[in-house]
Amino acid sequence: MNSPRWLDADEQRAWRAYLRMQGRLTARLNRQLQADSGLSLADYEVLVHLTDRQEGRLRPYELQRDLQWEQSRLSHHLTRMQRRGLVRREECADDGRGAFVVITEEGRRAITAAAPGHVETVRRLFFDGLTPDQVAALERLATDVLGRLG
Amino acid sequence: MNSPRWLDADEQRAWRAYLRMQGRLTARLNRQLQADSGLSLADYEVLVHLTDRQEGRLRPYELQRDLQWEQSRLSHHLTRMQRRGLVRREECADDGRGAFVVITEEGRRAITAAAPGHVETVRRLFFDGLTPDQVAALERLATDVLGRLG
DNA sequence: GCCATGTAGATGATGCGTCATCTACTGGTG
DNA sequence: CACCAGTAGATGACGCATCATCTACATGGC
Repeated sequence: MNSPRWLDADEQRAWRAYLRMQGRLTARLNRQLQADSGLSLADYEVLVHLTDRQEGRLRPYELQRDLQWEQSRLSHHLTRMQRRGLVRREECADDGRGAFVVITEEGRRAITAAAPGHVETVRRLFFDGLTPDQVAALERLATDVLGRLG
Repeated sequence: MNSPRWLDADEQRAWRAYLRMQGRLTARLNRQLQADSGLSLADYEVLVHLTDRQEGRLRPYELQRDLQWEQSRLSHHLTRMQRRGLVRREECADDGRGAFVVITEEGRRAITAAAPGHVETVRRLFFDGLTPDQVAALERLATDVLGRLG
């Protein structure tokens, strides 16, 4: 690890600003969601993906692929959500190893109640005040970086 | 919370891409740092701020202000870092309530060893492949959003 | 000097994230 | 059919983040 290429002044500033924004924004979104609906950002993501399929059910490995979560994180998270009654597990007939995660009525109620406030908060804290160009540039940047993350 | 203003298609895509990049990038950086040096991103930030002052010591409230962390998070984190020998607490003569956090020799050694690999990883995963314009746009965007976060 | 209010910091409980590891089933090759 | 590599998923241990709460000292008004 000899002679690392340090960040130049512009990069340094951009990186610090990004880290700071990221941390504060995530914290704010999490707090709003938690306070107003009792859901975490993670719960929200899971429920969104479940409601995206009309069946309201998915195999855990599909959820994992879509969310890009660690497998054990997902498993633990589903256990906690199951304990709170937001989802339920079902056996999978086709594959004896597998399972289904199914959103419950309570889960549907929770996300339906949470969504408007959450979207409003994302808009207010993030998108309001950004120009369409900035939004496009962000998508581009995020996509570029994602590409390099493999 | 009636008639929320939903995100349009562009915003939706940008938001999803941002969330995804954010999650994956953080995970990768954390894993590299953890694997190569036994430090977490959080440890790293704390040590950077301590080494920024030539004394290597700060009042916890200063650290809190700089890092924008919850007070109790900082306190717990310092306790863990102290247990691992990276920092040490000292009493503050001027203010009987207060304390100092001081980086130890071991803390200095840890961050000195960790920094090159971490910077290299940030560069490789994030900055390589971004144009100077993109870097400038990111800083601008992050600063704008931070402004609105209050 | 005494009290009220504010500030610095620590702590316990609880949910989250990661790593290492385990079980159980599948599917292909001999 | 027997075997074995691979895949689906769960679990225990442990460090991290947040909330509520607590102690102790500081400071300004009376």
